Amino acid sequence: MTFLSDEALKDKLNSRGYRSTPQRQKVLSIFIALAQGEHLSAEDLHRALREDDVGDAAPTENRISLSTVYRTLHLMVCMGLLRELELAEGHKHYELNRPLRDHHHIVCLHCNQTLEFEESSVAEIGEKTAKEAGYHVLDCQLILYGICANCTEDKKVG
Amino acid sequence: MTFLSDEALKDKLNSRGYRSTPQRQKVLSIFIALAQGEHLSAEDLHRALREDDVGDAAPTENRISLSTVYRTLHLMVCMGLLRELELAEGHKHYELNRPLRDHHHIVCLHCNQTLEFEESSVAEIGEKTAKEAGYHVLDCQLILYGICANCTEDKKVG
DNA sequence: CTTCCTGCAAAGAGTTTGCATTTGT
DNA sequence: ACAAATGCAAACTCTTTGCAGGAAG
Repeated sequence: MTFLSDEALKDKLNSRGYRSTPQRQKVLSIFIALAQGEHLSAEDLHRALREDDVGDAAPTENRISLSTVYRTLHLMVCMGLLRELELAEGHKHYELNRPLRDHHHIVCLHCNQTLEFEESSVAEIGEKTAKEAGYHVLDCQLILYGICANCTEDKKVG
Repeated sequence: MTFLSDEALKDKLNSRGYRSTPQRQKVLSIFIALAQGEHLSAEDLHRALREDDVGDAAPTENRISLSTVYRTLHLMVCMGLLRELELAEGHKHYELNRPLRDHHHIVCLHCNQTLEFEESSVAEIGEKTAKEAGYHVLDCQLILYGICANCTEDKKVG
């Protein structure tokens, strides 16, 4: 748990008038346990929370409703803890908003395949611009849309 | 109509086995008439099509259903004619995909205010990466999420 | 004259909201 | 105690889809 402890989360929440709850801790811990590059939809997260629950001591406790999942995701995006990704599957995905925002996405408009890549100079350029405009930057996303090599053979696209 | 004539659209469609229809021409013409930087949701476009219709000679003709609007938008994104923007309002926006993809967005996560900025080096970096991965790039979007100057005063965010 | 496109209406997915209850501070 | 968060269920918005009639190549 190198990213944010329960106490640090609590402080961050309390300083804004929000409260620390087991649900919020659980949600964050799921994201922290995720491999770099993985991202979850609201449904994915909901499922992960239930599965995580099975092995625990208190099985029927700590159940989180889908509403709370959505509310928590929104809160954590606004606090800068998570980043919201709109790729191509018709619903949003979320992942930890790691300090260095240098990982971006390429999406195939035809088969929805997603590729990640690292690129730090983009974030620098973007943040500079945003700060000049008076924004406090929480996330910086470069998304490329195109047709992947496999799909390029299909003449109807591109 | 400096961007794409009806004939050019027809060729582009036919070469892929699609057909040129009055609806598709109309949709594209709406986007061409749009000021640089403006973007429309599916509903916006549907409304614009109806309003545009009022002044015309054949009022009851050329009505386009919302289904067709959605189908046309999707088609034109996949063909690289339009770009799909996912900003913050909970629904997608569309604009002409102009040859130089050097205009990007900053969104306030609190009030949804959107700011545009020009930046060409980002597109260069991104396209280089994508091409190396074998992608045929159709769009390149840099989106920054943050809290705008006005909202920063609200202690609950940021 | 065949294939593709459209409009309609209905369905679908993902997300949000109101309200009573529970919980953190 | 008081305000904030949760769970449930219902509502809501945006978007997609099946099908019959109509239009383009």
